[in-house]
Amino acid sequence: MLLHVDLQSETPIYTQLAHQIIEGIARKQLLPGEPLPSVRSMAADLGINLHTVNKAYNLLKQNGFVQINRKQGVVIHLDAFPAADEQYLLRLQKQMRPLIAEAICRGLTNEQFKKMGEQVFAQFKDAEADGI
Amino acid sequence: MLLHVDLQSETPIYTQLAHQIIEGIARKQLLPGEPLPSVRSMAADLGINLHTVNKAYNLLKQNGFVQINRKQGVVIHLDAFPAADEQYLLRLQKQMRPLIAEAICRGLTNEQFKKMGEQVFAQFKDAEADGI
Amino acid sequence: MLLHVDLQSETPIYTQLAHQIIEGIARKQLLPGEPLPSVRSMAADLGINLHTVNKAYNLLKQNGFVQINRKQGVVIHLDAFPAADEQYLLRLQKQMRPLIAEAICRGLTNEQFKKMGEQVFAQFKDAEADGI
Amino acid sequence: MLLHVDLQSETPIYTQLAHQIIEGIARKQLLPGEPLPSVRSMAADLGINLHTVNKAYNLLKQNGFVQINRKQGVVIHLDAFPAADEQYLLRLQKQMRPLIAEAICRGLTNEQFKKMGEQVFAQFKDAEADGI
DNA sequence: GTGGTCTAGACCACG
DNA sequence: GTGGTCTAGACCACT
Repeated sequence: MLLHVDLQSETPIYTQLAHQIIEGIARKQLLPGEPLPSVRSMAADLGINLHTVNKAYNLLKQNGFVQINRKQGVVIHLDAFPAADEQYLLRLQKQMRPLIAEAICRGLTNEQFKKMGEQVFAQFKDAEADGI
Repeated sequence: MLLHVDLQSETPIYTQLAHQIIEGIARKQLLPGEPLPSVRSMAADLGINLHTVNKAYNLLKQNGFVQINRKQGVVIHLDAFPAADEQYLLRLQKQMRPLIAEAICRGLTNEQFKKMGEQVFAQFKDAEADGI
Repeated sequence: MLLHVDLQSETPIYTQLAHQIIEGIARKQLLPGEPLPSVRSMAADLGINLHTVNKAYNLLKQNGFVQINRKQGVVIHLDAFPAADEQYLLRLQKQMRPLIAEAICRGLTNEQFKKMGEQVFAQFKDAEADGI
Repeated sequence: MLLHVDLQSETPIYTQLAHQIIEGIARKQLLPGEPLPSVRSMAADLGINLHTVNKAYNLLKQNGFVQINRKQGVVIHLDAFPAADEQYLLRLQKQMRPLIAEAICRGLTNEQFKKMGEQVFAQFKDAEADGI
């Protein structure tokens, strides 16, 4: 799986990395147990700082997406990913509110918004089906 | 309209303010032409610095949600809000991707996600209907 | 001659007024000796403050475009307008520099820029010919 | 490249800075990818506050002249500068109108005005050729 | 070390 | 009284 970073972006690089790895998991490009590149090699590949990669990995570990083994290094979490518990749903709702508020201001209907969501969903499912 | 800020939050205060004002517009609590409190009074009300409020107002001005008049202060934009153009839709899609990726990882289905979106949408529409 | 003010504009209202009056002179809509509306009536017409109109008139007087008589009120200057002396040319050059710098950055050629200037010039001359 | 600020000028310091940097780009003293001094060092050099420099940089970023990287600091925009689109040409025309109006009032002909523009253009091109 | 954010306090232009 | 500008000084996130 290829990762890329946008140095101009406002989102911190380590967040970008974490996002992309989560996306990789979502589209089943990264399967449970699969190892991620070492901090060192990924940092070299992307031309970024070791600490940055490390921070991304720790963030993913904290959120239960990866496990960090002494031997194997970082691997995608083997057991179930964190469930969609109440706390998560609340957080998700909180994250969606500003997006939806702006969408409403710009005249988007609920239908249009749902369709947009479906498109994004489809992007992940398509990739999964294709086994890319 | 009551605003509140979470000083502990990771999202900058000025972003929180901008979000809440956009939400107020979305739920029609803030109508076109309606004046917003002066930077000083809002800063005093919220116990924050006037520059922080100023930054939020300028952000909203930049994005076309408010107008800043020479003497009248800041008012909700009179003309149409920025349209849902191609550029915006792309941005929205980009913003939704990490949310949806995580949702998929946590086992949420498209249906569940759509329902969540509908709920948030309903929150705005309800408020609008109630005229709160 | 109809004046209008843009309250949203960054340029102060009094500057907008002065500019429009100078433009009126340039396109010969306002002829030497012609009286301008009283401060009071113009302020009422435009829905702005007396002081603002006053400031615009004083600015014009300072720059030699109008005369302020006790009896007649404000009239377009009877004698020759201020000449294009060295000082003015230097100021003009200073004002043009940032405009031209940005134009160059955006890829405009000297020819395109000159053409743009000619167009604006023509706007004034056309109006003059039409005697609008 | 040497910058200087006129603390007495009516134009805000941050605008002066932005103008000078755009001029530097126009005369090819500042090339794409070239880094600008950090806000702190430039502020120290000019004897002004770092926030003022920051504002200038952000203004330039907004207008697409520079990019702000996470660690690298501020650099001249790598890709093409903003194009001379319709919107820009309208703005330019608006900016030129008061200048030309006054020029006409002062008796400048179209030819003289064009010549003035050419001189300013030449200043930039000369510098470019000299590689100053 | 970089820019981003926030605070505090000041003066000014505008209306 | 409004926002705009500038200063000064602080802490923080990111790299």
